[in-house]
Amino acid sequence: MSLRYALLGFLTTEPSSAYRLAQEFSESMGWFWYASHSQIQPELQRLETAGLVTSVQRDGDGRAKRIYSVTAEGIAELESWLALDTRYPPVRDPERIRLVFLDMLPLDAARRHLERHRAHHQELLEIYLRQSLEVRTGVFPRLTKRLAARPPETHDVVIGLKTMALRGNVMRARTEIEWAEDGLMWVAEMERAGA
Amino acid sequence: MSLRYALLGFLTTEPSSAYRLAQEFSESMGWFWYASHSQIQPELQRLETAGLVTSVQRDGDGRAKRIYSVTAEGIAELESWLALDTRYPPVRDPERIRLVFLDMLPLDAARRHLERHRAHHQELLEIYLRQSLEVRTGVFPRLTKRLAARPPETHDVVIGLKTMALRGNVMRARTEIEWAEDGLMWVAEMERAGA
DNA sequence: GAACCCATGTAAGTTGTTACATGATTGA
DNA sequence: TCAATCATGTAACAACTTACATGGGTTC
Repeated sequence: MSLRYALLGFLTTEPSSAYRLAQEFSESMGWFWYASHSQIQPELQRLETAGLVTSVQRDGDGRAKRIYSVTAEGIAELESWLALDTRYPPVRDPERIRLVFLDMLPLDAARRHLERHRAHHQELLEIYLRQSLEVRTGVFPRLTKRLAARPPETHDVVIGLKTMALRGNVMRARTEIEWAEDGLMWVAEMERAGA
Repeated sequence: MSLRYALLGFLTTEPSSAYRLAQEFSESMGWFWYASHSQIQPELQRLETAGLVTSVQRDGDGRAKRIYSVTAEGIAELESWLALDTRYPPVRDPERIRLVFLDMLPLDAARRHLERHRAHHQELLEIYLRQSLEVRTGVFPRLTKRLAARPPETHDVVIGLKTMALRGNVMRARTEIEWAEDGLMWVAEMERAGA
């Protein structure tokens, strides 16, 4: 149930439309918590029913646009969630569970999987590093907006927490890459030994 | 949809009951892919309907027990899944998404969360290290059973893959602990600067 | 006989995915 | 004019969680 709070949190930075939110959840936000358009849409409606957000229709420029804003109750709800202990979901790792049974296929299959794993996390790493650079140089759009929305004395904390969250992603991606490379070395050794 | 294949994979090691499988998925297996009893139960029934497993009722000793075994079709199905490219699910990180919005609460909340995060992964790390030791010393029960079920020339691969999967978990846990500790240092610095 | 483990199963609800449906605007 | 993007919404399904329901066996 983090989606509802991710939406509330987002809306404390700036009011936004469902479409725009879906875009953000496929981009920057999505690197911490992804959600699709068809999940965001009904959730916003539920939040409005619950009185945690309000919306206004803006159709002056032809395109109909519904802009959602967080209410005072919404902020209170978000803050009490923020204080709660995180409930860690159980581990579900689609790559490692495959690996455990990959002794049923020739070693080559394991190498292919590890190469893909490395490539996947390499891609993620590049995105995270680009974002980190944007945060450091102050051109990350979501961050500058949030700074504008939060009191100046909190700016160090706003930047620090964002940096920390991103560094976590960078560290995780690097660990996965390192792990895949260890694995590839092991595969190479096994093949040398087997030949 | 990894659950169905995790079940098939497990059953290639040895035939088992739903109850026993649920236990394993809460223990060793669960550190790669967790599933609850109430999810395993109907999935086994579906697998049987699909002809990928068969079951026999054993109620000689009073307690009724239904033992599931994988069929030849089940093995074929598992092998073709093993060869498929892994579809990585989108990122959903309940701790980091919280952190991003934690600038709305006093810094102390961030420290509490990071301490819990460290403790959580510390616990996982201890479990993983204990399992690694069991694998190295050859007393890990699932592994010895699997070795017995697989041809001798594959034993190095069986052990190697299991070790690799476990090392991935160890590395991940260590990374999360390191990250939390970095974060705690930052929090301490901020508080010193703020005071 | 109470508490706990073994053992099977069901049901209701939440969360998330994939696909469908519609229509206006912008730019090549 | 065709494709892409902006924009809102729905529906069917799959995956997962929490809670319920039942009963035998073991141990204190």
